Amino acid sequence: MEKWSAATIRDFRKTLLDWYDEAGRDLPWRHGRNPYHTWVSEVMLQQTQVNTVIPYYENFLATFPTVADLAAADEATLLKAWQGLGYYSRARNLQRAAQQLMTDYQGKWPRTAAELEDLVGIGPYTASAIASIAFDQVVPAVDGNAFRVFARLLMIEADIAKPKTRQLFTEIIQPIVDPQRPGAFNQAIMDLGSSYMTAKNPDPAHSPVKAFDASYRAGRVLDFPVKTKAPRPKPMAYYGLIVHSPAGYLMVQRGANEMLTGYWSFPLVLQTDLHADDHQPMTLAADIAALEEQWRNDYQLPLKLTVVGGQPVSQTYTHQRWHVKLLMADLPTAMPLDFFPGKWVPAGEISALPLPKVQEKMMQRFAKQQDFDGFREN
DNA sequence: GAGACGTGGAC
DNA sequence: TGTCCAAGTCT
Repeated sequence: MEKWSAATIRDFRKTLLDWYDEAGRDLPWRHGRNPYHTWVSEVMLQQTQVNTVIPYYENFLATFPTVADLAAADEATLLKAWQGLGYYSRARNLQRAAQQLMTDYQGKWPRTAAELEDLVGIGPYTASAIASIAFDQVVPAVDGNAFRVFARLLMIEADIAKPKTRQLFTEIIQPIVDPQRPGAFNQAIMDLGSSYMTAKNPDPAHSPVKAFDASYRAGRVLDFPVKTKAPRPKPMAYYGLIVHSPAGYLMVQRGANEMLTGYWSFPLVLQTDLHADDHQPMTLAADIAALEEQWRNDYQLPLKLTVVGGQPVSQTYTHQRWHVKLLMADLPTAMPLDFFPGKWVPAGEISALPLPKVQEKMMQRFAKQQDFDGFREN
């Protein structure tokens, strides 16, 4: 691994910041220095690309202009504003932190990374980003870009998938951060990481910091950063139940102990739960019979399930891969939902609910198979 | 410390 | 199509 002299560090700062001042991106959250704006953008940008974030950011600030507005927002409005962005606990934590700010901090922002980390959803990266960008604290914001950029520049061999590696990078980058413009320095590293020093298709030959790039000199750019591979998503087979009555479609809100918390979908039943007792592989007909019996017994809902044609709806998450087979039933009367944890939703009102992507796919698949009038009229 | 946690883009 | 990647945090 390379080590830089004090002179090299000064040279690097100037080269980087000159480039940033000339070629840095003009992004909505880079206008002004409002810590709320910086915070919202940084949380949205966690594991999410800039182009995806921009429209969400604009809409979010229009909907919740201040920390106080966010703290007071109702959950459905919040989840709707986040719909499609993914990692939905970010939205929930954002609001909890806003409430923390209003109640525990009297609406006044803490100005250091260490204090910012006490807010829910703000980890070491986001705390440093806010502290440097909004409050000029001289700390490195160590995100995926910083890992990749400095791993290449200095040929750091540590595995960035290991949590412990963050400390090493923080210590290495800390003395390099420009003490006059720490926020610009950190954002310049991010711009570098998303242009000349991308993960898959870097262009190190034309990078403004080519002269500082040890991995380029060694012809080993793509050997850095070192990162162990993530496990494959686990396949999960579900039945998606489209239950219609004169009152609309049966919808359920996902609970706090499952993913997609707070979002609404058609009822989903894990196939393996249908025959938890006997581990026999079941036929589709047997699964349908088991589902009908279960719903009659547990919920007093006498379903007659039929298969919705087409391939199963598939949805890949970071750690799970869902295959959802759709079944439908039409109840002649709106059965009371005394035993079922859900509600009837008229077709025209479904889209007003916060919905995860898999629900939108289920509705599309269903609509393709059905006369969609049923959706519109009810 | 390993696994949970969403979605869309790039190849 | 499959696989990896994108401004991480929480448990």
